[in-house]
Amino acid sequence: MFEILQNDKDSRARAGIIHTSSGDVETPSYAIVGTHAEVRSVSPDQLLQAKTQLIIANTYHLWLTLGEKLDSFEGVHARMKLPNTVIMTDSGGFQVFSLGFGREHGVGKVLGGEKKKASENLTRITEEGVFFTDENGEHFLGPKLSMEIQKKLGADIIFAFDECTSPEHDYVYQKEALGRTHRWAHICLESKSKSAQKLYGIVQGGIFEDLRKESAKYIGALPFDGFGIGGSFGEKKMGEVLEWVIHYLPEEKPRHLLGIGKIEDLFLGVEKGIDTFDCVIPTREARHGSAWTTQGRIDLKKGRYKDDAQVIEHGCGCEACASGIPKKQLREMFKSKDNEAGTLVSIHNIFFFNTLMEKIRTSIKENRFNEFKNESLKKLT
RNA sequence: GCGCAGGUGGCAGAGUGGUCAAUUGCAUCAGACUGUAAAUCUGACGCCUCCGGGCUACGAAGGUUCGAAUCCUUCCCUGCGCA
Repeated sequence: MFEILQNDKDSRARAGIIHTSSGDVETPSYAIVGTHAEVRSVSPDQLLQAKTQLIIANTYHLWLTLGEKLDSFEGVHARMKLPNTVIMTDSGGFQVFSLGFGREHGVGKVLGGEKKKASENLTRITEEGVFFTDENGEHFLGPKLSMEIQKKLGADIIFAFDECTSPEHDYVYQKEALGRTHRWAHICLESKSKSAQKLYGIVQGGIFEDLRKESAKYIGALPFDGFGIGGSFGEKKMGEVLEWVIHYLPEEKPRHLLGIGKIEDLFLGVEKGIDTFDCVIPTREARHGSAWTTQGRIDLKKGRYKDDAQVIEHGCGCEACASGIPKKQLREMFKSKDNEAGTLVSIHNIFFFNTLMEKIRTSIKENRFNEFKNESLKKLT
């Protein structure tokens, strides 16, 4: 399934290919998030034009949205009109956090930004799985059901159902949650049908070294097809966590860093031996008015772009930049709530991150990853 | 010229005797967003501040009142209608 083409001489970075029945993914690669089997405001053609090779959809949200229709669901590839693009589905484990303690603690999975107002925890976690509350009542999702749903969704790569914890959880809680995630890992392996779908196990453990190592050792020894590293991080702790963990995850299997990230995170991850990433940043932030460039993020809604006749990034080959749409026009569109702005900037951001990964791959193959990393990080403002 | 309606912070527009430095929206400024309940959310937005508060403000000038953006008088200006 996973073929390593080149190992970097100075780090654990590697360039490779993930082979699936839908096609290949060149790694390192960035999965674009399409939660409801749709990348918000971007069409299939636009995704492909923006060099997308990998997409991740969501089990929890699709399960609830499809309801009864799940049994006759045509599969994520047909639904997305992307028969030859590799698609993953997340298990719903992240929603245990995002709808649960993430809300209660008012935090995201990477501690460092501003805290939000605390709100109601919509989950109830038990040994068997998790009760989620929404406007229609309570829904129980556990490891076995997540596997069944993911089989029906038909992605190429699926994830074990885990408990993603909050960065504010203490050691005792993290340890307890880790136990559940490990027990659920077994259930996922047992429940998975014999199909071409590849199942990734997930390492948890928060920011605690012994828990992370214990988890990586434990999950890494199980017969998963690949591994995800999930859960919470401190913004400055991510490199350390990866360092603790990566050693225990078999070299010959692909490693995915769940829900990450930003430019710096990608270089850090690749350097530590990560093959694939996924993050909402390119698409969500695009809809919120932010475009990514080699220098970092710019907020197109700001007044300083009022008269800016330049494209987002000179030399960018994305649809928006290539057709010469200036920042001032995008700004106007955002100001007038024209949805097309979100589409154009989404395309730009997707293209940007996919291109960045492409350059990272090339640099590894040409044995100059470190050099490329340093020059890229230097450009960030 | 007469009649009517108005003049409120960058704009629009509430408020019509005290709890009003003044609701709200827009604009502006700053920030956030990391396995998407987010095309979203948060904060600032008269001036000064030792962050307790202080000062100047609702077209202008007077006046009534313990107290006025709010009431009265005059003036200036705007819109509509009639000449």
